Amino acid sequence: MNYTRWPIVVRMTAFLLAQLGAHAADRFAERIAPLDLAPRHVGLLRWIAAHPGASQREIAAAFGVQPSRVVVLVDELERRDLVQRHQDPGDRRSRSVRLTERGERMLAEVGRVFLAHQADLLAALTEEESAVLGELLGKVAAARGLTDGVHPGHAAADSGA
Amino acid sequence: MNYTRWPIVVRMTAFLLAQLGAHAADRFAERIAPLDLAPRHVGLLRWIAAHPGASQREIAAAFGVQPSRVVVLVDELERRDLVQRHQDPGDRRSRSVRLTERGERMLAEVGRVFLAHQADLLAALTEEESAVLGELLGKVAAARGLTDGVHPGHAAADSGA
DNA sequence: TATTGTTATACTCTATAACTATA
DNA sequence: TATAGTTATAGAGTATAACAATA
Repeated sequence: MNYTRWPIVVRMTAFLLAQLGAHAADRFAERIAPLDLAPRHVGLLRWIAAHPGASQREIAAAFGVQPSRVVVLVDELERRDLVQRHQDPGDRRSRSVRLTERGERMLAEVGRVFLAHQADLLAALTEEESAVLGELLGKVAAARGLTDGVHPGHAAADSGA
Repeated sequence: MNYTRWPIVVRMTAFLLAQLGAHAADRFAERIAPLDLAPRHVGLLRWIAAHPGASQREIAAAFGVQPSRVVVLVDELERRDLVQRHQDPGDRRSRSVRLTERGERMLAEVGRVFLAHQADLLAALTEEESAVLGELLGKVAAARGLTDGVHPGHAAADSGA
């Protein structure tokens, strides 16, 4: 079952990581799909909750994406009444974004879903092993500059505040 | 730097996993891009090497994708002269696929690139920590049915042989 | 003239359906 | 008629470029 012809002498940890990461992301996506959300929405929702009233430009900068991408994402969240755009009285070009009541409740619900997801995902590990795994992953992530951010592809690292 | 309002009391290991997995996949993709390959090609190349002469139908079944998808992927590899299609004399509808000389050499090169990639990725860990990480990930992957396979999205698990 | 947000357009990857040739 | 492979078509997601309103 182990199709070789590959330096499989060493453990293919980097591959396992990519494989399991994709698996985790897929399973999480399945769990939030009934909430009418995709993973990319969760990252944005979390960030907006932590930076209430940020402008779309600021969001784009924080996530390292084009402003036009933010328009689409905020559109999707606003259509679901999870965030709301407000005119900035100081600069009428700018639109500040913040969570609605419904957005707050949704974020809480997503948090519960995430915990269930994580419990399932790591069910094979003991409490202690889970802690060790978390620590090792945290170490690697920090060394690679992925501190508190969001997925590459979906976003970039937290740029402060 | 840790934007909360989330049950961050527990470590978000599942998130770290998805984040790091995407990061690992992206970095690997960058490394093989100069070889004119994408990650999806590597999984296929490896599988074909381990199952020489398999038909496209068998490939599709092993990877859990539509036959039309296999056509495209094998086209891409054949255009690079890494694999070759052959008429099955027994059933002239069927096309058996196998690596070319060039494909063999490419696979070896990809293996070297992978090892360099992995070394970089896990540079923050000691030898022993790397081993522990590999073991824990292997445990989780096995429990989740991701034995020796390839990425979800790109493919499915090895179906034997 | 520069900047914020928006809209329009195109490109990549993938999935589905229709088609050809064998069996 | 069923099956292996192929081609055609359409969809999701993202990136780039052109644009309108405001500064």
